[in-house]
Amino acid sequence: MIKSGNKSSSAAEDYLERIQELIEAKGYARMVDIAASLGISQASVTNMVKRLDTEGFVLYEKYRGLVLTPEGERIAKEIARRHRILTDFLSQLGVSSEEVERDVEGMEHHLSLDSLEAIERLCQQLTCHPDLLAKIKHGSNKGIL
Amino acid sequence: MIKSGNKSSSAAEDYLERIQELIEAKGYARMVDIAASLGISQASVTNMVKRLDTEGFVLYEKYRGLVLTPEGERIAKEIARRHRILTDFLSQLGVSSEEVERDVEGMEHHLSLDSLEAIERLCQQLTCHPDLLAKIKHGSNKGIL
DNA sequence: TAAATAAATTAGCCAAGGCTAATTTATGAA
DNA sequence: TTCATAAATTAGCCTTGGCTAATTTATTTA
Ligand SMILES: [Mn+2]
Ligand SMILES: [Mn+2]
Ligand SMILES: [Mn+2]
Ligand SMILES: [Mn+2]
Repeated sequence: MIKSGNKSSSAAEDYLERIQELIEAKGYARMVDIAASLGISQASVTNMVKRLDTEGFVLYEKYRGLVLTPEGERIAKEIARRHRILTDFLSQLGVSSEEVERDVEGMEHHLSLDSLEAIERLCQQLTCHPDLLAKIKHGSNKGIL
Repeated sequence: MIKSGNKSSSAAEDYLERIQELIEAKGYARMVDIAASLGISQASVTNMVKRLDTEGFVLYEKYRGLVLTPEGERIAKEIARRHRILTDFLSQLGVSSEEVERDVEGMEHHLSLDSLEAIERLCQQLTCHPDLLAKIKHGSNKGIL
């Protein structure tokens, strides 16, 4: 789903993003950690990691662990950026954090660079126009006084 | 992927949306039309239409055609609304219509009602603030004077 | 260091959603 | 009404991305 270089599916992008997060947080990403973090079985993780290896996104040795390749890291960082921008966007609009999380997790795989950066610039503008945001959020607060 | 009532996959939603469009445009939706419109094989359409029937979204009789059930129509209209709102949104931001089309086709299945309606209100506000839009679009026109 | 536990892998399964090729049914033209 | 063509269906295949259960390897603990 990402532009230049090799193509990666939504699922692959989620794996790469999460693997990168785990490595940043703890220095490594074990199968068991990836599985727990994504809420899927270890067996499924083993399968996908094998595929990510054959596709050149990770280096993987049986029972020995895995690391991201430069290409894998590039995609991980790109998808993390999409995640950040979209999270910021929907949060600014006043959507609850649970919904933001669900929506972003799906949407992040379906945006062109142009759309993403337009939304990024929009967020920037919205930041200096709290009046606009107030009006937008108002509609979601019908029942709250 | 849609809230109340029965759940439908992204693919099912795309089929229902397109079936509805064909019915509106021509009064009927044949397998061959659906296939051409979605760019997939007739065989795949037959399979999916069977599933949409067993799941209660269309009424289908072999060799005789199909119609949407009320539930199928509800989902078709809901996804069409998402399509409209997101198309309007990205278009306002100055994204090219080809990219808008691709992005929307993917994103429309991954938005909560809250997010959708927040974006709808945002579009409304942006309409009365062309100055903001100008600044946002500016970034995408770096090379154009 | 040997046994117990944790982590990882394998085998075999499933559903979704595509495809092509072959067949069947419907339909329009002669 | 018959035949040619168009539309639809069936059969059989594939990939993706899940799952569980069983097994194997690594690690920890006694
Ligand atoms: Mn995601
Ligand atoms: Mn994400
Ligand atoms: Mn779609
Ligand atoms: Mn659509």
